[in-house]
Amino acid sequence: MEAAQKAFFDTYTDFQCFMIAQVNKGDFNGVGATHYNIVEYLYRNGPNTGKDLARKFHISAPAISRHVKFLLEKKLLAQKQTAEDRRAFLLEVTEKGKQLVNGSETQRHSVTTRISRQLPKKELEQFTRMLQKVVDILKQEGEN
Amino acid sequence: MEAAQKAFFDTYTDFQCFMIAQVNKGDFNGVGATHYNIVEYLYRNGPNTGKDLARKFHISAPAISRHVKFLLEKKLLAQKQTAEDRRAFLLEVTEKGKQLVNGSETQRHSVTTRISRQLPKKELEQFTRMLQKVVDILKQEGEN
DNA sequence: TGTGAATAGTTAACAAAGTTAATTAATTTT
DNA sequence: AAAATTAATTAACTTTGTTAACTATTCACA
Repeated sequence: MEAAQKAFFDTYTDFQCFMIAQVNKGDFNGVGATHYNIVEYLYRNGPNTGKDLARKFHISAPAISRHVKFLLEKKLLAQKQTAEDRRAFLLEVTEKGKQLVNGSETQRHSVTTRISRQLPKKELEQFTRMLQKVVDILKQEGEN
Repeated sequence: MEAAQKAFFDTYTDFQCFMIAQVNKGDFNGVGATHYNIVEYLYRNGPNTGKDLARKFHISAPAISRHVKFLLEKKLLAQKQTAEDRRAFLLEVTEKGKQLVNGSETQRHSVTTRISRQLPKKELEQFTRMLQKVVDILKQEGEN
């Protein structure tokens, strides 16, 4: 492996280790990371069915089903049967759910805030641009 | 939230979504992602103790203990008690373990290769430097 | 030098969150 | 109308993390 690529690989590995460790720690009074992500997604993208969520988050229907059940019990989501297909339910975020999203200091918030504080603004902007480029590359191939 | 920080937050969120979806898919004939990461880490960085691994991967000692037990059974690692401290064991990668690492195209490999190919070398180096800085920031606070 | 505190690792019991297989009810296809 | 497909659920299981309690060893120091 070429030197620049090796250096990148090592750093990326380090970063990934951190992220993995980090990502599974989002827990707001018993609302886990995936729970939260579902609520946030529905908040930002409007009502969707369970099937949609499974596709979006790349997890199985039963996994979504359990998450949704939990979120309904917590009154963070509400569901209503669709008229066109009575098997399907549109899930939408309740007021309480919206408050959760608005009030939550996620790890993502805390991490990005920490980084924003410690990098000079110019560098932060540059890093953001480059990270965006990387995300674009990753998405490109994700489409296949 | 300030504009530069908001832009960073959004991009980071995007990136994190991608990572979460990808990260847990590494499984080579029953050797899970964390198993593999441990073997690779020891291969690239030389023998380390369980304690070191727990620190490196940000997971608890018992979790490491179980992973190591599995990897010893699979003969991917070998251990030897250290002379200086008879509580501690140095873990090192066996030939079989090295073969696993050399023969595996991990997610991380494929991702970093894709990025390396599509970014001009100079940009890749720059991105690596900045990502390293970010990792350092994250590590700093991890120490508290 | 002996003792109490700290440390490396393990075991046990548990929790969270994913999986597949099977079931139900509704819809679509033939 | 019957057969196949689909959205959602339930049940049983797996993986992989956690904390608490334990053993064996080492360290600090009165």
